[in-house]
Amino acid sequence: MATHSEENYLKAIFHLTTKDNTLVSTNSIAKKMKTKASSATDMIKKLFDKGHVDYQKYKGVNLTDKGRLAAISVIRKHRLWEVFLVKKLNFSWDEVHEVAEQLEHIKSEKLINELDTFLDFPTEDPHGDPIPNSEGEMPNTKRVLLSMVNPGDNCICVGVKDSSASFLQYLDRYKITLGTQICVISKEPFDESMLVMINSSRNSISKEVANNILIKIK
Amino acid sequence: MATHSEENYLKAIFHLTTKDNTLVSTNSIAKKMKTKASSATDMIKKLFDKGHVDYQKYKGVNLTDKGRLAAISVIRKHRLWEVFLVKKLNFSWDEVHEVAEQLEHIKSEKLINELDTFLDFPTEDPHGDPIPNSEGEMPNTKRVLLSMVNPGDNCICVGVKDSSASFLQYLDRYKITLGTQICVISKEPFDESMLVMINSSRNSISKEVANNILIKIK
DNA sequence: GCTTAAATTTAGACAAGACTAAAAAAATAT
DNA sequence: ATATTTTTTTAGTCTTGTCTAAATTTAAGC
Repeated sequence: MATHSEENYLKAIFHLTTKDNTLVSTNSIAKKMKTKASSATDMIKKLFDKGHVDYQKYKGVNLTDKGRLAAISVIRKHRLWEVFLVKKLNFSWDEVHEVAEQLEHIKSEKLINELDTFLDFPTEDPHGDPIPNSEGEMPNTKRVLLSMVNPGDNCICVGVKDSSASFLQYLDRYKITLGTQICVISKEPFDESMLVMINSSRNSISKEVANNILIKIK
Repeated sequence: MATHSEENYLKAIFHLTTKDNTLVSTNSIAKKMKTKASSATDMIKKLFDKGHVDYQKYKGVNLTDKGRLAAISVIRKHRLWEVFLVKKLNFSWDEVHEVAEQLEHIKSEKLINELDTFLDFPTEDPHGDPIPNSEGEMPNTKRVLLSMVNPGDNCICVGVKDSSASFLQYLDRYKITLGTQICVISKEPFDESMLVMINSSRNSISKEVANNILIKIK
C-alpha cells in the first residue's frame, strides 16, 4: 500500500504522462511536486522498488500498469470528493481542490464506492474532468481548447485546464461555468486574444484564458 | 497547527482524563497509543512546547485549555464523520471507527461545519457518544452503566462504552442497539451476570457486557 | 528507613521524506 | 570533437515519530 507521499508522486507522474508515452523526467516531477530533483530521485527509487514505475538512471520514468492503477485510484477519490463538496456541502469550484488533496488519501474501498453510489455515479468533477470508475476506466471525453477554435464556431464550456482558484474566480466574474455557451466572433492576430459572445454580451478573452478553457463544438 | 500524530495523542489524553482531573501518566498514554513510554515522553515534550499540556517530569500531564479545545475539535470531527458514514453511506456502527480515525485529521473549518449542517447538527454519534458543537461545548448526557442498575428497573440503551467491532457485533446478534429497551429482571450474585428482557425475550448478560452498555432509566 | 520494583526519562539509533552541495552523466554549442 | 551547460544522481544532513537500552526518579514492601 502506497504512502501519502508516494500517492502524490504517482498522481504527478500520471498527469505528466503524455499520450505518446514518452518518459517523464526527474526535473518535471520535482517541479510538479514542488520539491527538489534529489527528492524526486529518492522517491522514484522507492516507486521502482515497489513496482509502480519503470526506471533507468538518467533516462526518466513511466508508470507500470500497477502504478497507473494506483494513480487513477487516487484521482478517482480526489474527483469524487470534489463532487461531494460542491453538490452536498456548498463548496464552490475554486474551494474544493485543497480539501480534496487531503481527502484523496483516505484508505477505504467501501468509503469511496459508497460515496460514488451516494453521488449517483458522477462522470465529471466540478471542473469537467472525467472521473474513473471503480475499475479504473476513465470516461473519454473529447475536449478542445477554446484557443483552437475558429471564428464563427459555437461552443460549450465543458472543462478547465487550469483549475487554480484565481483562474476559476476569473471565470466566475465573467459568468463562465460548465455548460456556458461561448461563441467565437473573431481572433486578434496580434496577441491571439479572442472576441467572444458569452451570455449575450461581447467579451475579449486573452490567449492565456482561451488556452485554459476546454470546450465542445456544437 | 497540530500534526496528525499530535492530534492522536491529544485525543488519547482527553479520553484518559477523569472528572477529578488527576494527572495522566506517561504509561497510560503509551498504552492507549500503542507506543512505548519513551515515545510518549517525547511527544509529551512537544505538546508541552506547543502549550497543549501542563507537564512536570515524572509527574504526568494535563491538557491546557488550548489542548482540550484541540482534542475536542478532533473528537467532533471523528464523531460527525461517523454519523455521515452511517446515515449517508450505509456503514454499520462497527465499521465506522477505522475510517473516522483517518477522516478526523482532515483540516478544513468549512468542511466540518458544512458537514455538521448537512447532517442537521447531530448531538450523538452512532455509538451514542456526544458530539461537541463548533464552540467545543459537549452536550452533557447523563448515562449510567447497565451493570449499575437494580432489578426491576426499565432502561433504554443510549450508548456503549466499548465501541470495538467485536462488542458491537455481539450487540447486533442480540438485537441491542441505541433505543432498545432493556428491562433488568435479576442479578446473579455469583458472577454478576444479569437476566434481562430485550425485545420480549429473556437473555443472560455477562458482567463484562453489562459494564459496557450505557443506559438511561425510564 | 532502606531496598527492591515500577515508572519515567535520557541517549542513541532508525526509517521516511525532505534538503544542500558536490559529483557524474547527458545534452547542447561552438 | 571538445567545452560548456543542464539534468540527474549521490552523499550527507535534518526533522518527525518511532524504537531499544540504560539511567534516573518515584513508589512500594518490609
